[in-house]
Amino acid sequence: MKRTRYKEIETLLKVKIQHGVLKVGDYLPSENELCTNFSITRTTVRKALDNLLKEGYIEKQHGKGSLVKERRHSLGLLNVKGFSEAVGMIVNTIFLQEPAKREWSTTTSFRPSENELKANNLHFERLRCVGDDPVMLENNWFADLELKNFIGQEFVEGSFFKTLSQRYLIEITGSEQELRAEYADERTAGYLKIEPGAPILHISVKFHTNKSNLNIYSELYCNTMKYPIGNSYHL
Amino acid sequence: MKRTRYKEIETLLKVKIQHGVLKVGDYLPSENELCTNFSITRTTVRKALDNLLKEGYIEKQHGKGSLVKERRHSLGLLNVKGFSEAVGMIVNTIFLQEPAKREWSTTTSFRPSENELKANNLHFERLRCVGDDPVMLENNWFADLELKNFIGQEFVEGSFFKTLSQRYLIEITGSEQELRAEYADERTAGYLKIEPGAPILHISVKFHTNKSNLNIYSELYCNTMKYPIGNSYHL
DNA sequence: AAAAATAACTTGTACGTACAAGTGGATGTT
DNA sequence: AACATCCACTTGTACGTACAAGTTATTTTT
Repeated sequence: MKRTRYKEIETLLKVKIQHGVLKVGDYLPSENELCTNFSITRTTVRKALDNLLKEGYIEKQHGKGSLVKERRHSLGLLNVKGFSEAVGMIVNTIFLQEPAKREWSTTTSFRPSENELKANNLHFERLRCVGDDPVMLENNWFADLELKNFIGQEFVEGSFFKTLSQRYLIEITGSEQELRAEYADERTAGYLKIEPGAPILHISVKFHTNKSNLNIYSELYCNTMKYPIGNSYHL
Repeated sequence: MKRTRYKEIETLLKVKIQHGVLKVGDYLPSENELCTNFSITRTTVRKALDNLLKEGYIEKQHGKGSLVKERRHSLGLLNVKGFSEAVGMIVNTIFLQEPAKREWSTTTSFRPSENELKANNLHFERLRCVGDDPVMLENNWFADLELKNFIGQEFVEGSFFKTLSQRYLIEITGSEQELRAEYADERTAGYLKIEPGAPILHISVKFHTNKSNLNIYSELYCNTMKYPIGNSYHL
């Protein structure tokens, strides 16, 4: 991934927030202070802050400053971030199917392109739990393009997206989603420990990446009884 | 609402896209062309394009240009925009309860602040249909602060948010959402024309506005069988 | 004919400047 | 004591410039 000045400051501040150096309610240094501290211009500082705003880390107040925001504790609706970043609780992950070459699923909401269908396909399935409670059944498909040694390797910090970013320089640039409330089928209900026929939230996602050939297709089945899916948006 | 140069161009381009003057796949004029056409700097043009990108109207290609994007036809998940803007189909709206002063609901996921609870509360309930199909039952609550003559007036173009913007200069600045799959209760099922107990998507939203006292609390119940809820996100 | 360099476009990053506008405390006036 | 003004801070908008970097067609070289 290309390194830029604004990304540097963005991640630097993000890490400080994540590690509690900057606590909820704290004001960040003013834009001018950040300018002098890091020897950059306000344009660049503001670009970094804009991104933090977009991701819900901070809140801006005209005339006052930028302060660290409370991020919601419910499972964040995965706009770009992965599951593990979005949750403020201990997440356990169980692989039901390890990454391997498999056929493209015929049941995804978003249809892969011709090129993707021609290529080999990688797939894996995981069960995500909060503590001991299974809350989400996750299936991922994507075309096998230049991802050397993907199969068999451990994920970086257990995160698929961190693995893509750090090992293959692949970044998520956007997503499309479709949400449905459905009856749980038997298999899904079994893994999520609910009765078959109970309502579950079905999320279909197509993630776009900086490699224009590569998209990631995810089908998520969530038990929202205990842990509703949440997200937030800021101008 | 304060008028700014970038907002001018943003809405101008948005209208052209919405009215089909700029079609899906068309390239917008280059940033430099927009600069000269509207006598503004590239900084301002880029700010406008950034907003269009964020709202999913366009897609940017480094070295090539910005082109109009296909917006998904499913009901857009209302991040900031209202229902009627987000749907590419004919939407009919039936008021089940006209706007009036009513008690705060006790069942909202997001709890109003003390100040809001002390104030009078306005409420209305609508049934949103695509053609003849009812797809969403919508309840809205908000504190009655300085909203003169809200009751009894027609909405601007049938849109609650447009009414807030144009008549009261109130703009949505962000939102928090919680999503749940639930069993439909009898009343909801009746209006949505589904069997009681069928799975429905329950969306709780707290909209933030530029008036710090004013938030809008919405509870949406969606029949996602025919029309899944969709949204998209772009970096 | 194929490959490499070039030129002319595009968007992306970053610099610097100026003033508008919101906030809150200090200061002065009534 | 209450109110108005001012000042020093903050973020918001908009100007202008420069160069990096991706894309594409043309030209030159091999």
